[in-house]
Amino acid sequence: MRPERGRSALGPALELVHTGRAPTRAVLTAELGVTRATAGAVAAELAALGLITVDSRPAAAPGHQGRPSHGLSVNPDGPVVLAAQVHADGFRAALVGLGGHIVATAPGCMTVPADPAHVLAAVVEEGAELLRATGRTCVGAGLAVPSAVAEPDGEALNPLHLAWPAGAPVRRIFHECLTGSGIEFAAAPRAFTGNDVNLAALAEHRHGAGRGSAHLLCVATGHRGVGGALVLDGRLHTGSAGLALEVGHLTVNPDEGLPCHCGGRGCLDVETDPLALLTAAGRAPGPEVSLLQQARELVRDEYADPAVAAAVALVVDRLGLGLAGLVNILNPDRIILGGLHQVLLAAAPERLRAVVADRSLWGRSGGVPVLECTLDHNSLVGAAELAWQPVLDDPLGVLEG
Amino acid sequence: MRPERGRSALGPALELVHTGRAPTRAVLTAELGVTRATAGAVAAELAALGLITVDSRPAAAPGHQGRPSHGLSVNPDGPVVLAAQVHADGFRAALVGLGGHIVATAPGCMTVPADPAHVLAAVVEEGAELLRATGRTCVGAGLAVPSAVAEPDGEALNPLHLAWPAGAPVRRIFHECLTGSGIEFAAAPRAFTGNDVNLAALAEHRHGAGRGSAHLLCVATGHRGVGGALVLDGRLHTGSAGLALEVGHLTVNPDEGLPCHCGGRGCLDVETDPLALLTAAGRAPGPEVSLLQQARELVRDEYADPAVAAAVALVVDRLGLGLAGLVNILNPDRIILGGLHQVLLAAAPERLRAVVADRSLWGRSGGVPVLECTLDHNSLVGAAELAWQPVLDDPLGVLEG
DNA sequence: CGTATTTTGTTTAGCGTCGGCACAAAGACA
DNA sequence: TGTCTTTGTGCCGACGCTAAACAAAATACG
Repeated sequence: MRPERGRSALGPALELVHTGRAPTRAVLTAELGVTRATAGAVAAELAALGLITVDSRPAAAPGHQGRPSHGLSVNPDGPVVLAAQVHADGFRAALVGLGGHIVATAPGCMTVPADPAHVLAAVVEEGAELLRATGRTCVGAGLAVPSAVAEPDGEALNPLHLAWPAGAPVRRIFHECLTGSGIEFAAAPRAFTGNDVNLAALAEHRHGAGRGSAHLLCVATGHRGVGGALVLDGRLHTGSAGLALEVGHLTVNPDEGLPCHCGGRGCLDVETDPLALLTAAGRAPGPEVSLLQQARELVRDEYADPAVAAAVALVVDRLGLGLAGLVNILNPDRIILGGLHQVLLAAAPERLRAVVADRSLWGRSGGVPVLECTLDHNSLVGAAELAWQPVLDDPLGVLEG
Repeated sequence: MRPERGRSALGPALELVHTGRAPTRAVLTAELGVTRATAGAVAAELAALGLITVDSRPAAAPGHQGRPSHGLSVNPDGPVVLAAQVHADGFRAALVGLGGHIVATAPGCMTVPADPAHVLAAVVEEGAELLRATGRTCVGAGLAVPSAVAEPDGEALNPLHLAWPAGAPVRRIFHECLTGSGIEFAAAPRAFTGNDVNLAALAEHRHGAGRGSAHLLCVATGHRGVGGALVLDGRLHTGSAGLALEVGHLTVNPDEGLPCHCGGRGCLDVETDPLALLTAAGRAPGPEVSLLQQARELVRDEYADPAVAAAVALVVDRLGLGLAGLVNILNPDRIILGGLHQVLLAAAPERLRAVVADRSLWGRSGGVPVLECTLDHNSLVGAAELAWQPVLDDPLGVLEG
């Protein structure tokens, strides 16, 4: 007779194990603020659901007297979610377990047709193949797209780099593909969609450089354009209509800025993206590889060239000004940079941090740490987080109710 | 034998009555999502604590069959909090009951010495006098200051208009004045401090134009400088160090902007404050009354003058550009304007709303409503909200535990 | 005018979740 | 080997709620 205790503490406990903050039952007890009896029952319940594993043999910690605690970990053979990412160059599908662990990856595809229904059907087909091959059970699906996403149908509001129609109800289409795919879900099929930078921020918050942050700001450049994301107290802040953190049009070069399609001049978007760096360095962009790739290689291979270093310094100054503006508005406790911005930070960390500190108003918040992303495929893992969320909120409700 | 039920639903229930969202026990039942039995017990408990009153005679609603429900309201003779506001021209103290009702107001003072300890001692003295005169019991105290406020001692980080030392631990001083004042508190004396615009936003969210908003942005100009505030899901967002929404240094006039002390040019601060309007209208500011007062009277009395109308249009355009920038970052579902910005909105509502819509990225969020503040003394009421919060979170814990 | 219907409030019984406590287990330290 | 410290488990009760039945107060309808 399984203990029926701990229903309401079940979700928080699973989240603690999922994010690696509860390596043993003892710290689980402390983190939950409950008695050992409750924590033990909760862990047993989660283990019975197949979500976590409790070590049979306790691991003795050195320099620690008293009875050693049994280790807790995410069940490596447990259920998975289907995670996918669509970007300008193609798409990628994977199965992701708890803990943000990528279990299996599909080869993906390098061309994205204009019709979202065809792309998502292909994504789901690859996911179904992965599920067949691995025999895992699936509890949900998440999709990252390079666009702001609105309620209630997951409309992609500005899929500028995909040649998709603006406003395409991506989540609804994704959901329809899933129901028609023959994939068996543990519960009803749940489809989620989010902006890629938002999801990258969520993944970094749970498993990467953003761990423990209460006010996490993430800014990233992909191939063109700048995206931002804010994770407040562990929850993604997408604004009232999914349009928050559209930070690309902060003015960062008022004097001699390039014109921007938004009508302004000197926007963060056109001043700090890969094309801006290449132009500043006097390089003409080639057609072979992506602009991001060209810019990344320029910094990696030719930073010794004074013209390249000057271009990096220029773009870093613009980026710093934009980040300082965001610091004044959002007052984050940590900033994480991805894409080209991550490359720029790696190339000139002191300069970027100094600009952010100098141009944000109060020195105290100017001391905000600016870090690089540390997670591979963070948008993909973030899409998985979205799909895991109902399980984290109410494990019993999803897997049994 | 009082029913001991409803302890955990007590706080949410009190908040519903406090904000006017639960006029009867029937809607309280629906809003809480509990059974009638629980709602009835909770209401009885709150009434026994002296916080709310239950009408003895039910009020029959027209065109509504079935047994009429008993009305719920905040107890007008219940406990109060001491609320105070300090600004450039003096301070004000008041007693505020639940529901944001101002019970009594002190005459206040029109000069603010440089020493915060003396000001707060005077504030507390006036509060003690009010409590003596009214015989009310006091459950806490809140203070609004024109500065960002940090943890853990309520440090005023930038009290630019008070000639106070930056970083003065205002909440700690306030707390010491309260403990030394002889005021008897229902629980241990609790002192809270917040930024005036933040608190105005909180008050408007609970009792004014911001009711029901989940992503409320508030922007206001006082005598000099611009302040912003964000209320997310009913909670004030002050950032990781109390420095969020320092929106005064968004660039809104890149081409020919005035220099700003922040080092930039054309900041919202110097382009949309009272002095900016007076200057744009070609008026030299006089020394008699405050700049805000002069600007307000200019718009009220001389809007027929084409030069004044042109100045209003100019400043409205700058303000609209700044608000559009904030919309792109925060994606609020409502914007509330106070101070001079409220006057500008009243003078040229179509123009301001059009600029916000045009310059924010996606038309859908460009349709965000822009409204005026509707509450008198909203900073004062917001300071009271801060002091009420522990009671709203756990009524029993504060008043009995 | 009396009865049915609708909606609200109260009483009682019971259930689920968690805390408190006692006890057992497993290693560290002397 | 014995004591101390920390961890895990079983049992009981408290607490906070739901469910269900009953009572009350109005409208709707014949």
